[in-house]
Amino acid sequence: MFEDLTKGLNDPQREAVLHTEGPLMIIAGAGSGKTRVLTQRTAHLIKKGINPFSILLLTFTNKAAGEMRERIEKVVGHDARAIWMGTFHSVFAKILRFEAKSLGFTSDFSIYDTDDSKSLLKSIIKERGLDDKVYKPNVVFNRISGAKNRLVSADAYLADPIIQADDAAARLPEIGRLYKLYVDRCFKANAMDFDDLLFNTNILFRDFPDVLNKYQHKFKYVMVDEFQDTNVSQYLITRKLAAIHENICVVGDDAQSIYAFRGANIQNILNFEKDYPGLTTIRLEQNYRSTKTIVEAANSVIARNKRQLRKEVYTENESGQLIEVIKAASDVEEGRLVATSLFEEKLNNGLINSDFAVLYRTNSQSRAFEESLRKLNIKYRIVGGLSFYQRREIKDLLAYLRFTINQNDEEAFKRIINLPKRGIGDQTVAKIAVTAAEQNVTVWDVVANIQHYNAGRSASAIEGFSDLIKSFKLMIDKKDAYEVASHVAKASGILKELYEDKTVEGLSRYENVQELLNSIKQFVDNQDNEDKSLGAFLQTVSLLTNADESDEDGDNDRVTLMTIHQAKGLEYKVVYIVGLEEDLFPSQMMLQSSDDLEEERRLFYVAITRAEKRLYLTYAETRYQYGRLKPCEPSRFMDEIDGKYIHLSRAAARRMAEMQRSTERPTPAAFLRNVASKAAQNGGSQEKRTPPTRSATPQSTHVPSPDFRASDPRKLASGQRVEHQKFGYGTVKLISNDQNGAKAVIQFDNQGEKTLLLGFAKLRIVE
DNA sequence: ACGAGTGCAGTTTTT
DNA sequence: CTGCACTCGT
Repeated sequence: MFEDLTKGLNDPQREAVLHTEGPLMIIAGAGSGKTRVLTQRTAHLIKKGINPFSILLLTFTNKAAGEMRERIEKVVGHDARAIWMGTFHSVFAKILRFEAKSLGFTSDFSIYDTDDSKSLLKSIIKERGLDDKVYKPNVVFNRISGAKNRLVSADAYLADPIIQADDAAARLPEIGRLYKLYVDRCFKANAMDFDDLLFNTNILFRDFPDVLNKYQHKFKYVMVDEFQDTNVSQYLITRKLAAIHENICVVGDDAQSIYAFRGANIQNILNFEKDYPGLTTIRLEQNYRSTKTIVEAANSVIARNKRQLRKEVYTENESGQLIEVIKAASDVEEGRLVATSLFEEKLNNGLINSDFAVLYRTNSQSRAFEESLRKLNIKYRIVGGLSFYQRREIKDLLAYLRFTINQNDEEAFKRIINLPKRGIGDQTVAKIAVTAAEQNVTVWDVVANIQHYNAGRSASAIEGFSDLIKSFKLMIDKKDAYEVASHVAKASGILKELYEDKTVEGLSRYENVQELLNSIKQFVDNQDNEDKSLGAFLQTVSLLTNADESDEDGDNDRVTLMTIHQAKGLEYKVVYIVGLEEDLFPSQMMLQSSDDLEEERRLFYVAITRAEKRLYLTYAETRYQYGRLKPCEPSRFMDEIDGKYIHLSRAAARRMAEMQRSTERPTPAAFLRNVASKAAQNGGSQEKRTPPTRSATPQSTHVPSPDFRASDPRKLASGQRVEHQKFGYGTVKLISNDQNGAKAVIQFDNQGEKTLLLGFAKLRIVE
């Protein structure tokens, strides 16, 4: 009967599809056909006669949900639309809208993004008279977020002696108080942040058993994709929901857990067996995606991790080619070598742009690749970076819309009260806030009734603003989201201001706003959306992610540039993992803050297993950081990967050979370090010659740092001599000071021409 | 109230 | 190099 659904599946895959009753854990190795199993399993449930309304499928991105829905729809047709599907955040935001009243929110509550949260925290920190350089909003936010993800409330936070001792030791004893104030302010603003969506769902289910009961009966089948990346808060929600039927199916791979930094708990997957004694565990260990070389190389990397479930990923695919290592002199050269290699791959193997991905650890690494790809006329797209919805002009318009819906939204208010400039300055805003606090009313109450207060010069401007918002409010029940939004864009003056800005930037801002309006139009025209109100649009828009952004229509044949985190779940024929340098990947931050090399290694594992046919690993010997060139060492990951799967690219091998021919010659990195230490000595002696003006403060004692940035030639004594040194494949010259500072020239043997900036100095690469 | 000019700190990954 | 916060003059 279900043969059509399980055709072509291997045994464990078939078992996973057909096992529908009772708790099930699917440990799915990379490339083991996990998504296929999940879609077939869901289709199977529906074909069995299960009401799609009673199936809940939680995915990692909304895009993944959309794609999965499409695939299910192909099997079961229209029924697929009724499945509850989406990210934890979007699904439970929806439920919280329904149940908002129970928690004292209204269904119009705003969702604060990370910027809103940090900005609110900053206000609170300042209001309390604390120094925001000590209480950095970033740090405070992370502490609060971490607590929420562990379901520690503000009161529990303050009452916990261990946490308090921690904060005291970090000399940040006020964090608990700030947490409490922050929660209060969010509540007053009728707003929830990302973590609240999960935290409050837990509260809702804890304090309102009848509500919980309703959803427990509704969702007879619960599935969680990417289970290894759920946090405690998310896990508890699913466990509660599945408590009656216990038809809970989680799919994950502990080796691919890469979101510990945001509270994901690998322990969830390890504890699942304890929580469900009757658990069936199915392992999908056959990889269908990658060549044997790639699978085994990935295994050799992950094998170094101690904390992991036993699992053996194998493949019956062919061995394929060895992994190539490309070594570049600088990040710019890295970009060029990757682009060239990509070009050759295309040519030799008949591949198209969309077969390729360039994966990096940090978003800022994308630039070199953009430039080099552009030079070779290879189309690319960048995933992430500054997301569309994070752009200033977009956030501005959205703030107007948010405030129109929810006048308690303090962060939206701060954004728009004087935008465009209407003569309401900081002083006035502060006065309004104080008045509101004194009268124990909201800011909007003051603004809307400004005639009753003594507002001085700004009175008419404030009244103008309040009339504007009032006129918007009148529209929201009568008009659809698009009509309201386009009216707001015009009447607020946002569109006009951008239109009058004739700079390139202003033009693109104007286009972005138009694009936002277009997307609202699409939302309204979409037959699937029953509720076409502005409020309905806002709730979907706040939870969109980078990965959800619509692929630009038209030319989809593009090379993909993205961080490894965003590559999760994707696959490409050819993958370049770039920037494999110590402190960059593995990230210095990660190792300092949590000492978690294992998570970085899992990240490397994820990156490797994205590749189907061919994998390149690249690193540079020097790299720009804060506009300065700094020497880099190859990453420890280069040593950790089993050497028998690797060989050097021809270009790299040639260069290595040249370098060996001149063994005494240092690498460019070593030379720059040498220059650095000399400069540091110079700077140091100069520092000492300067007579201490006041007293010998500790700051004035310059400690020469081995770091290259110490070689800032503005600190060099004038008359610095020209130095040059031969290295493997070129010459570096450091030329004496002129008015512009020192100049370094690297002359490569036998290559083209480029100019680099060495922070203080021009580093001219003559190729 | 607001623009221009200066100085300083910061950069991991994301729902 | 960038973004921001702060100062100063209008």
